Amino acid sequence: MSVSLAIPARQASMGALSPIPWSSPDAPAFEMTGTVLRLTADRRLYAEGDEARCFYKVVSGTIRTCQFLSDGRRQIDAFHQPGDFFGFEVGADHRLAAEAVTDCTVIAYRRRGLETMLIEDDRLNRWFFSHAMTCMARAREHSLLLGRASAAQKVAAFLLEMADRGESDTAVELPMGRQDVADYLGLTIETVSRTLSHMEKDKVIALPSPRRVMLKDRRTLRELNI
Amino acid sequence: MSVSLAIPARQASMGALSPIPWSSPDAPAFEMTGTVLRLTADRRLYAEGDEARCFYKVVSGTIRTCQFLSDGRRQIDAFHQPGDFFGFEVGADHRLAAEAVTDCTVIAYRRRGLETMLIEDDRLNRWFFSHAMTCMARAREHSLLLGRASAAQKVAAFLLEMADRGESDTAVELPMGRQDVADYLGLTIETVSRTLSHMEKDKVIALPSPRRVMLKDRRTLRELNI
DNA sequence: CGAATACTTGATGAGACTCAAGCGCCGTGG
DNA sequence: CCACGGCGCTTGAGTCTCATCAAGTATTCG
Repeated sequence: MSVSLAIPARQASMGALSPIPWSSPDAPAFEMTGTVLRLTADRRLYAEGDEARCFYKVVSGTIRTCQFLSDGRRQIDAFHQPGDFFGFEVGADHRLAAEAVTDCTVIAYRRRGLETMLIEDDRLNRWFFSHAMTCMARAREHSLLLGRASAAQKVAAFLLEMADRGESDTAVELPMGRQDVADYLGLTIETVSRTLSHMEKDKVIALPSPRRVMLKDRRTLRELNI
Repeated sequence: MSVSLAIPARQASMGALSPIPWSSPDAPAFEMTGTVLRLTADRRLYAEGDEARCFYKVVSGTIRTCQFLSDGRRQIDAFHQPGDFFGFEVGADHRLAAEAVTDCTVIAYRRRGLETMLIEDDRLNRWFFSHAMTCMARAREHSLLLGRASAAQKVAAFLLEMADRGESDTAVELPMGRQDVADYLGLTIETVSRTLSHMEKDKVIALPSPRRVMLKDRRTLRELNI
């Protein structure tokens, strides 16, 4: 199977611009300096097995974390959007690669710095702990989707997830192409395309353009849920 | 689809025997009193949605944590064996049900107690944090298996996992029946059975009895890896 | 011995993958 | 302005894997 995206092997440009404070609506308010990075679409931020010196927060754009299977297929674990954290590890190394889906801005935080802060700041500690547990719950959801859902269920769940995260309830702007969707859902690009076409024929969605999906019948989409 | 195991709806008998200290090879040495519970096979310890007042450690036997899908199927998230912790949640409720696969002894620890201890004991805190992250990594592995592996790959991975956890490298004693294996791997009972039979014909394994698997050719099993 | 349970085996079919074209959009260059 | 590719996406035909339905065997237990 082919992965359609040509990904340069070299590192993304690590242009250090300015340290900025870290804040998030649900994260405890505290100060930690990070480095702003800009990535062009399809740039790799780090690979599987790279030393996990930093973790990251998305400022703009979409990042995918993924792993490559021995047979050449690719599994996308998650799409990270503005405000999301990713790349935090227990072990020394990154278990997943991270790549830019679109042009992105991310902030890199030193992991060492965090670890000392966790000891000092109890609320921060709790927040990270609960963040880890939430990630785990999401991983379980995803595993259920991957393992047990039909193609239609997968695509429906994906659309609803993207709609939840987007601005509008009915108009979903997909930042990623069909191959990324397929690799996220454990399907082929053809099956994703066919399923979307089928949904459009059934007037469950409309597809004014490939990347633009209008949810016409949320109810039916939700009923497809596992 | 049917779930073959008849599970009584009522709670397992919560016979409080004696508070015992909690220790684990990799867990930091500290004292926390728990309550010993004995469960007979197929007893439910808690259901999805039950308030998560306790978390647990397996002393003997095997516990499965699982969730039930709207169409009646069941997804087993994990099998927990002696020494394993399970049932720890961020939110108020258990997201998965826990049931005894075999007759079991488990220790129940109050969650409240833990939370105060986490604040006081830094090492304990770290241990739990890393435990959560490890669980997440495992959830990802499992999701890869469920989503991308063939039936043969799933069964091979399962056998190797069970062998790793058991005493012997070559003789695996399965505590669970075929339906549990199927629900863990996202397969049907027939496919599991057929795959095992096929592996036996190929002399990759031997099946002196349904629950006893001899790994004859680990290499081939490992090559089936995703 | 009979019945229930657990497991195995066989036949068939549905759903998703593979391979192969075909379409449509966009940027480039004549 | 239009021809030409390239790329992303769609569509079609054939194949394969695994689920489903349906028996059949083995083991245990009353």
